[in-house]
Amino acid sequence: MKKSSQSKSNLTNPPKSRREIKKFWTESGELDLSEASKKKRSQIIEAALDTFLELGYEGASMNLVAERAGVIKQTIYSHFQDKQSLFREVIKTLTVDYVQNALKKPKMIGQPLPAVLREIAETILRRHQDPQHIRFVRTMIGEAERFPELAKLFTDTTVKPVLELVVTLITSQSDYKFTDPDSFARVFIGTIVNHCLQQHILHGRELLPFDSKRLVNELVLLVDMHRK
Amino acid sequence: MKKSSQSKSNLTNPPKSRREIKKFWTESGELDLSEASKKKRSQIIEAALDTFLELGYEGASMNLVAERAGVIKQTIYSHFQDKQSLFREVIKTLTVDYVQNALKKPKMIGQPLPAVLREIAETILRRHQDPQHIRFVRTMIGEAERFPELAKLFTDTTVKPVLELVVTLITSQSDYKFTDPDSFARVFIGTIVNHCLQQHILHGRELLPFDSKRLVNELVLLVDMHRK
DNA sequence: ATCTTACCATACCGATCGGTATGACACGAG
DNA sequence: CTCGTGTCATACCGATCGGTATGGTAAGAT
Repeated sequence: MKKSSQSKSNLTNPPKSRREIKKFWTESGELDLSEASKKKRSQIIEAALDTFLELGYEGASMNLVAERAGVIKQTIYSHFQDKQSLFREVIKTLTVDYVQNALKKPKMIGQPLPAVLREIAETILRRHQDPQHIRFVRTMIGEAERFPELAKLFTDTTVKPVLELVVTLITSQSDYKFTDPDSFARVFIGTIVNHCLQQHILHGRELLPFDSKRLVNELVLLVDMHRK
Repeated sequence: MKKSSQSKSNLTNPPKSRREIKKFWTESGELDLSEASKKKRSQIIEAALDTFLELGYEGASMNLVAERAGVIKQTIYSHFQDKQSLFREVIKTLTVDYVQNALKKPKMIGQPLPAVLREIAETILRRHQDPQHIRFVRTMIGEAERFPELAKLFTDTTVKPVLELVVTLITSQSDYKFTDPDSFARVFIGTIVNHCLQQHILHGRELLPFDSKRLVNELVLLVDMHRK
């Protein structure tokens, strides 16, 4: 539902006409397309996103993407080299976008450790309420063999920073003592992530439901056992 | 690699010839096919397994399955109704087989808790050394939207018994006290499973490697903090 | 006024898909 | 010997796939 590449819509002044710039080389060496063209492009990306996340790489067809984007197939192929390129770009964009919106919030370093860890856990849990994010995780795992670079990008931009954040938090508080902070961070995040995976992606919620609050309480309790 | 439907091979006396039974109604009302036919069937199942796990449901083609099984396409369709039925049966069989071979070992109830939990963790870790099992988990997650019954079967036959086993273990030892055993079991298993997912399926091993022994040690340490 | 650009519609390409039809052959049961 | 059965080989079906070709249109740039 959310737009994914609308970030620079007003780079130039109000879009007075269809092609006031046409083509010129920006300082970064990239080719800048017209406003209308950029809009088509974002329509394609959005439709491709929905389609790929719904049906998977093999299950999604370029015909359906074109139809959903309200665009002709040729237009897609004028923006992207082929199906693989489109998939890669779309998933890449979503991966980077997600982590941008995620790691802004927790700037409360001064707070007590249980509170801030609880906040992180609930942020992850909240994210998995969004059906689109569930499809994203499922697709990332499902296509990890066909597109290993995307899985690595995910690891690099999402998994790693989150783990590092938790390690920083639990080591910066002088009244707690963890023998192996890296391991504990993995216990903490792993528990939450696995809970989301099991409950929402593997439909465990319908067969073996478990209240996430209980899990977070248990984790916080484990944290507090490390108070000096 | 393993055969999956050879269970009743010697129900009648030594297989003297190709079709000594032909067709009759067993006590369960099922149709018993000839030995040769059952062999073809298991060839198909094995080839379908490899192909589906390698390429996913959409990516695998019936032509390729037939070719790998050394069988003609018609033969597949004489054993299975359509592609979906074949996929369901194959994954179902594998899911059930896995849990059979898995939950036999840990019959050492009398052992000290850290040792037995360590053994369970290492069993899960060992299983994820098998590339076929990694593909299995990836496929189960990747196709969980298209085939939710399979995900539920997995939850029912694998996730649930393992969690129950851990709960039984940590509550049966009188010198340990857990305030919420169900939650702690989920912390324990979730940490291990997420580690496998991250390291092996999402290729984290190549980008953000982490020694599983450290993780197991941390978990055992957390367990021991609950000693009375 | 002309040229360029991005898009449109439509139609097409060869390949492959899931699934079926036909007809032959091997073989065990009666 | 004859008949039923399971598999064989081959060919076919309509549909759809990823991707391309052709030709036209609207509009900004020159």
